Amino acid sequence: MRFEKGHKETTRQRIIETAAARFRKDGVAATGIAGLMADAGLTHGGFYAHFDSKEALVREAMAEALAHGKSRAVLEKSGLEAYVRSYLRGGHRDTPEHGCAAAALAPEIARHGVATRADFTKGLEGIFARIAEQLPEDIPPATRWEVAVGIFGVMMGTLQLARAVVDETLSDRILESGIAAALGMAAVAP
Amino acid sequence: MRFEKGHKETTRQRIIETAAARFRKDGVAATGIAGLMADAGLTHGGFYAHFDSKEALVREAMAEALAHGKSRAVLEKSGLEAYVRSYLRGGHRDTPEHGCAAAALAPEIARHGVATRADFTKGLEGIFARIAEQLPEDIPPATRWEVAVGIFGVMMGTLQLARAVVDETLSDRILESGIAAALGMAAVAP
DNA sequence: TGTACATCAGTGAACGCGCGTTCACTGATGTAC
DNA sequence: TGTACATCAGTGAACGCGCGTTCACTGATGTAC
Repeated sequence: MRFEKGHKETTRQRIIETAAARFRKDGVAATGIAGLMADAGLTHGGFYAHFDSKEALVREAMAEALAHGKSRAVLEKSGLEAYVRSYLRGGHRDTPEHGCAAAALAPEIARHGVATRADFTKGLEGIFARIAEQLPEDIPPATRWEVAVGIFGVMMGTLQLARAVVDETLSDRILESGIAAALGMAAVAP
Repeated sequence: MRFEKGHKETTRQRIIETAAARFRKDGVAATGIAGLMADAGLTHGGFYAHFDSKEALVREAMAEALAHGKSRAVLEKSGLEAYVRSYLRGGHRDTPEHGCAAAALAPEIARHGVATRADFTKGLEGIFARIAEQLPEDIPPATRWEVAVGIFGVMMGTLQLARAVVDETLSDRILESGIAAALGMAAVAP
């Protein structure tokens, strides 16, 4: 064969990673196959040897981004507070292409078909479970999941607001508000 | 003249309202001028007699949707708890075209130019201020803005998550979690 | 009162362009003899 | 060892289509004489 064993799989993975970055940076609808493939160092014609459709790639790229983000490692290694502070940093706000896929794409995903949304749901449930696991022990089991959802909701929401706003000082204050809110929710309710 | 006085202004307003709905439902990038104008009962050629560009319409439609939403009336007339519960209803989740523009479009707006984002920023600041105003009196002035941002962040974030997810039971639980989180933040911190 | 003309909101063909997708082809390598 | 052939990841032209935008035109009305 022309290429060494595993070459195609390597290329496929490269396309997925390139797509995961482009989708988060520019949005799914605004990202074309041709530009995407050029980013990966290929021409557009080869795309369909790897994926059935653009939508199939969307699913793979999203699942990849949700499951193996940097955030996950921080949460599992350094705990909830470090996770919240790392997520709501200016660095994360300013580099959506390497950041949280949910924050970058949630409303757009909501407009896609069930298959794509099912993959997204799976990724989200993983995130909720991991946050719930890292909650302080004195939060009762019955409310841990609910608290985890609230924490992720406020993190994602405030990150998006911080990204959309024009004034940097305002943006920083939004991030601070998000941190305070998320950490406040992690503390035991009065 | 061919049309009665004020006719053009009426048409312009109709285009803005149609656009505000379509953008929230399908996203800005996925909405074309021709389809939009057809929705408003017109042909696409007339569009540029009303607006300089698609982007100009985006700004107007967004400002309109942010400033005059139903949510605002609920907040000002019925208070914060009613606002939170009304925002995180299944009805709002299922009809983005008539709902919160921030929840439907925040990540996409973040990718637009400064002019569009400046208009969005103005709308957001209004929302933050109105929430801060409705907070319980025992929340100290120094933290009211911060709490308001956190509340709106968790509302917007959980609404988006509830929309993206496939399982309706899960979606309902996310909404409930958002309500609990938002109301918890409105209570005085321990 | 009747006619000619100016107005201008809206029409629809056309522009160049990029989209997602298809497909006949290329050409470097591994394998068969 | 040398030659002929099969493999197949990647190429690039082409498909129909919709995009944002432009522009010469239409035609119902108000105004001027």
